[in-house]
Amino acid sequence: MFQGSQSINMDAKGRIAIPSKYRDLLAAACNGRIVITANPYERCLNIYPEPQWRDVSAKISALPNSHKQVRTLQRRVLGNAMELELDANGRVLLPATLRKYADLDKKLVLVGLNEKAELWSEESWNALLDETDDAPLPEELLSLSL
Amino acid sequence: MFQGSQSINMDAKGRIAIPSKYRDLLAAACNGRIVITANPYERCLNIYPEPQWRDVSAKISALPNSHKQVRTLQRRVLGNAMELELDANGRVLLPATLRKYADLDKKLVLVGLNEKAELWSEESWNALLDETDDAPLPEELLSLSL
DNA sequence: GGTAAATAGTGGGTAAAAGTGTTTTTTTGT
DNA sequence: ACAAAAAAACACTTTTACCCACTATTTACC
Repeated sequence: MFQGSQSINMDAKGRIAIPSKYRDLLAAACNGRIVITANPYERCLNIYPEPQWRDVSAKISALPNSHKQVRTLQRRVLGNAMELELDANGRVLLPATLRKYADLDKKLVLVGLNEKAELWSEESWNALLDETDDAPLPEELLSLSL
Repeated sequence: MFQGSQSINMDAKGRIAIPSKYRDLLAAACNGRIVITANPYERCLNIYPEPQWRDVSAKISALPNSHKQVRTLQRRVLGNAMELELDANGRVLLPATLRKYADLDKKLVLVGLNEKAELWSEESWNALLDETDDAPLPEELLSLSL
């Protein structure tokens, strides 16, 4: 579904234009109805087509919430989820609370990860790409060959 | 599949001509559909014929993403992957985000590594060739004989 | 080795699409 | 009912994809 990264601009009203290559796909998959919410691990936003969101949402709701960490995850993800619809020009208005959560200003990067997309501030995204992690690699990565 | 290195030029619009010796191979292997993405370890790009990419993609998607390092790898590799098709003149347009990631300007080097190819800026590639590394060799290299 | 022909590589131009900003209308709250 | 804010509609600007034409390089043949 989503693939590749591309930079996009947010206008003064907090709107972003969804890249045209996704518009047809989204129209087919969910009538242009997407759900956007906080990514609980990093300060970015997750974007799902409405049907995918229902699966994710159900999975998270089903977690046993006696653990504090589970409750926190539920609050961040479910509590920030907003359903949005593309306007006639293929734009969506990002809610102010989410803009603040992910620290978004004018320059953003939309990152496609198959079933979902992530929305980052350009600054944070570049920081991620620059990051060099000296921690030992987990077993799974050591044996990986690309 | 890919072998040997050769220098190629990027034009003002960010297009590169795929060397003719690969065109027939690519047409046969994947109808000219290739996937290009970030190399997560060095600042260069990886180029795969579409079928090979599917294997790599599946491997990376399957990694447990509770590790931060895995998420970062997934974002860099999957999040930057773009499927491209050769145009009528055997060229592809490199997406702006990838050009920036690998710091590409006019002069590039395409390096064939069998199942994939790497694309470097000429400058970075030459720096790599000049590099001398005094670190101890890993086990796999100690037992190697060329 | 030289010449000609074919193939590879390069550089724009243009029409269509995508993106962006502004105006107008509608809604909501006081 | 009026003012403010939000949403929708509209109009303009920029970018991109596709096409065509030219130049350079390689290959083949004499």
